[in-house]
Amino acid sequence: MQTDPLSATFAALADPTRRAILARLATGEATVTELAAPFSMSLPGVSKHLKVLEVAGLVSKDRDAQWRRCRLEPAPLRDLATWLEFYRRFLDESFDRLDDYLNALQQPKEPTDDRSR
Amino acid sequence: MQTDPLSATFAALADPTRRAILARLATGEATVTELAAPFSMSLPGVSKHLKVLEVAGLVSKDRDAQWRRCRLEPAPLRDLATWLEFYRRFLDESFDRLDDYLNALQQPKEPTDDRSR
DNA sequence: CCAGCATTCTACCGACAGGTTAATTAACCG
DNA sequence: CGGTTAATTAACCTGTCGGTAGAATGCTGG
Repeated sequence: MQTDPLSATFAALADPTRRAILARLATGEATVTELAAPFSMSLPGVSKHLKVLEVAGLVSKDRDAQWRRCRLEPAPLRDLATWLEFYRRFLDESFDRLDDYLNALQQPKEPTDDRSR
Repeated sequence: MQTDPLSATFAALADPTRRAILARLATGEATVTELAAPFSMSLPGVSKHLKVLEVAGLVSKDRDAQWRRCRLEPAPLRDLATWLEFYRRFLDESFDRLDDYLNALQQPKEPTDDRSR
């Protein structure tokens, strides 16, 4: 894995188990065993996934007696939104051209990929 | 790599080389050698990265004589934006609570260095 | 102090990612 | 046809990932 934070964030999100954990944490804090409950996976396995999320800064843990309360951290997701914002114009443009594209999709030949405007 | 499309998208984006390729393609089409030029990496290496992006649906290629014109495809990035939209409320909420959070940040915790307002 | 619970650490495994070089395909041009 | 260019495929190496099992750590409550 790379060392840059954005790569760590993307890599952490490239796993459905970890995304499910995040989705659960978006509804509120939870302990490790609570988070592990929905999965047919050993507890150390879930703990490893949490570690990945933690290293990526997506999740933080507070010690509470023998429990760890896991919490979703917003910063990396905001950085991701910022990264995605760079492509916003492109996405909107291609969205506007979607109708034209679909209309021109009659023959499987050269579609209107002309960006000369 | 998982088989679900979102995981493939995240995994494809979890590499700075591939993100740089995408950023380049956001400015317009390019051939493989053009894309490879900025990197100190062998051509097959770049070709492999492109293959990952292509399998994830982020890039498509058109044959043009002996060249392949690579093009950025918007659909996966839009799916990513949709996924991120789910966390929008959480991000906005925690953004609103940021001041309170920073005030309560007496204990030596990792400062969420988001000073973006 | 001891028993028990929550969690992590260590060690290990198979599979895959990321990179290389060498060989191959495919198209152009003379 | 033969040579050149563009790009991929093949084979290989190394490191990391996702998962397991088992031991260790740390806290709580009697």
